[in-house]
Amino acid sequence: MDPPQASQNTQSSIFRKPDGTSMPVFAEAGGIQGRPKLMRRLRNNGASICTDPKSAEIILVDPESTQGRDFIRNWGSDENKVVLDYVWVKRCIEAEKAFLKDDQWGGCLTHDDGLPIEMDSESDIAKSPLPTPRDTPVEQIKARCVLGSSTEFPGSSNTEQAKREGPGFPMSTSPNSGPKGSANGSYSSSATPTQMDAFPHSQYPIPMAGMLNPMLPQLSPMASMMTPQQIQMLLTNMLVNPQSYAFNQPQQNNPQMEAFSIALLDTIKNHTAAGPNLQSQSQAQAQAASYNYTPPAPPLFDHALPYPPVPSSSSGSQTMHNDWNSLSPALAPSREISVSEISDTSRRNSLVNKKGKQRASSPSSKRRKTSSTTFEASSSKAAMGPPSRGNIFTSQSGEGLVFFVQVDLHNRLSTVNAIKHNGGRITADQGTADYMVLYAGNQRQKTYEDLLGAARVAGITAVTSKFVKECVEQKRLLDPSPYICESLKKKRKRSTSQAGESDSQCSDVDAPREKLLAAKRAREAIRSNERKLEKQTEAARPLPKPRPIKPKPPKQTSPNRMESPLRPAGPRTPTPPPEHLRERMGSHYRFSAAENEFAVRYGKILVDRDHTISASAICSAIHKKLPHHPLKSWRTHFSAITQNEFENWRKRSGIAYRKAQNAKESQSQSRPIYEPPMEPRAEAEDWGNPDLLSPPKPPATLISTPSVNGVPQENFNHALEEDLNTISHFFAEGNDDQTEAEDVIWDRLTSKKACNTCTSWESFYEKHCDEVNTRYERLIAS
DNA sequence: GTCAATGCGACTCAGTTAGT
DNA sequence: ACTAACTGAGTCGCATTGAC
Repeated sequence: MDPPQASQNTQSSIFRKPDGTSMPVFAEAGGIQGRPKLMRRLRNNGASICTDPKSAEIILVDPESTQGRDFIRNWGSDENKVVLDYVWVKRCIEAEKAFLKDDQWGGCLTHDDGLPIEMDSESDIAKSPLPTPRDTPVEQIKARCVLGSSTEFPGSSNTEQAKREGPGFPMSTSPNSGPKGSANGSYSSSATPTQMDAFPHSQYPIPMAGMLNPMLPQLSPMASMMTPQQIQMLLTNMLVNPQSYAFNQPQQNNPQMEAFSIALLDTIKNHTAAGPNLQSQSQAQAQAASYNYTPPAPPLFDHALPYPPVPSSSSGSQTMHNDWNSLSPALAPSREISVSEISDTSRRNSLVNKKGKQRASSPSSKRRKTSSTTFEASSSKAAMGPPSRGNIFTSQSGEGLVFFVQVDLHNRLSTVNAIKHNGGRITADQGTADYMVLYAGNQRQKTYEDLLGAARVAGITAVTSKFVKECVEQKRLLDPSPYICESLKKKRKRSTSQAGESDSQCSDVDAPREKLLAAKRAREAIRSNERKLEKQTEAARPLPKPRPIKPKPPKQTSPNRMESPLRPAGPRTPTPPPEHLRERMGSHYRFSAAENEFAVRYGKILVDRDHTISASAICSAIHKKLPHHPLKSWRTHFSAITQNEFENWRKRSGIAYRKAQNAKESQSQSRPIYEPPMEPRAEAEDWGNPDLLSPPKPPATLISTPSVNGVPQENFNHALEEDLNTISHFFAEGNDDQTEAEDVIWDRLTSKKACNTCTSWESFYEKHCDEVNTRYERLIAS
């Protein structure tokens, strides 16, 4: 119990016990409006504010909120606690006495309605109010999994009981959800807040929380003790009762989950063909499992599941996570979708007032499991499972798309099966393929380059296996551009970012928050990929990386790149507000409007210089300019004053960067018609010009070029100026959001206005990307 | 009530090491 | 040579506290 800091400055003792001690009160964090005020009132009236519900005797919630209902459900049955509507505080203060049990808690006692608790955005998924065990063949389950049907099934008492009693969490605490802990005394009786003391609900930001929730009381406390057989038992139970385990699942609309569910059930179905008694066997086993863990598990999964049988001897607790992932394909995907969306969900639904996020499991193994096994777990299981024929890889005419899959592709079989099972065809002849799936991990290998070159020559789309995987996961043929394989020899634009961006784009039902998280993931992917690529390209090409628009100093490996800026790129750093404008506020300073403006402006400039820069790095830079605010304060404050615009800045900067990069690459391949020799930017002096909104000057290229292909310089400059304005306005209007093919964009621009000075806008852009981007940025800034 | 400051935990990645 | 696993650093977001 966290000893409360409360009860200092206590003005009254309404919330004190007769013996003078403070009442330990916990106020649920997520649902109560005006919680700070409530906390203050409690504190000022003698209550002891608990930061953890388990240490409180009184838990205050908003019974109308999801979080509140969760609390009522989870804690309402605890005899040592009482969950009250938070208006109790007001009533007590008004009455100047605490309404306790004898007063019927002032009429504020909450009750669990027993209904399922909608989890935020998942409310669109219909849910069954009660466990709905299957009594139907797997096909129906599959269909329901896909459709997210809420249709209830006629209860199968065995499985229903098994589920209800087994998990007991959190539903089991519901008064309406049936008796708890009747038969499975080994664990169900503890699936109450008592157990949650050790394993509070919110400490499981497991993506498949809904799926696993019912199992958590079993899995978590016993995780380190369970034998593989026991894990299998749990799996059995879950497989037999997929609806039940999907019940109340926060991630129900997760396509990965859907795909996985289908694959898993297909797999079972497939294996059931070999062992027709699987279902009943599983049911019986599940039933047994629900009552008792001890009976030895028959080697059901040895043949029933598409992964290796588990050795009968426990491999030791320290390999629990490994075992878990290898044993349980059902759990493996949870790692994949755990990253942010889940933690976010869990955070929002946090039931205990615990700071920050909670690790679901070993953090270190997570990523690796994600990277290495998720494909096997989701796509590969989906693929390698029995024929769940889809038509993802079929053309509109109904013909299967033809894939050439690189022989040494990592886990090639999975990819091949994924293609085959979804309507695609495999060919060994590169020439006849529609797609070539290459192994990006073999980029150093000559084979990769050869195949990639062949694909380009043949005009075949070369993609990574991720393309197949994600198509399968999303059950549709995706735009391959984010997955295009790239040569190591040159870094193409649109390469690194699109995979990430597509992630955020493909889920059109995302909540804004999810989008932010997706953007974050994308950003991290971009940064990671670019770091890798930069390393590789630098190794292959010792020249400094060209960065036409926003030249940045040679790559600094130090994350503290902001701290020793070499030559500033782009507009000069704005001048910080003078000291005399600082507004003192007690021991610290208030963030003034001028400082906010400076921070935003400076931040934009820094992002323009380096679109991969982190907010933290920007804050460090700002902090150096305005050190009277602590760095931590800047970090917090910066995100507030930018109001998510930071991501947009980065996006714009990234777009400009990629454009410029592409242009440079193209330049290096084809000599310009009239471009003057490369020289240090003539407008470098202009960087220092703080007046960003001043009328654009003619680009250096205009001034320094005496004549162009015989065309009088004056006329040419005029035409060039017009073209520059046209194209910069075109981009500033948001015509290139990186979602369309370049050709489409150029065509659109051409249809608006033909290029005066070049044969095409594309070539024009290649030659004048610097100036175009400069103008583009001016337009954006204005 | 607002604002600034702070603490904490989750998450990711790069680098390293061990195993195959 | 490759892969898997581990570790530390950096980053980020949320909740809380304290001052006004």
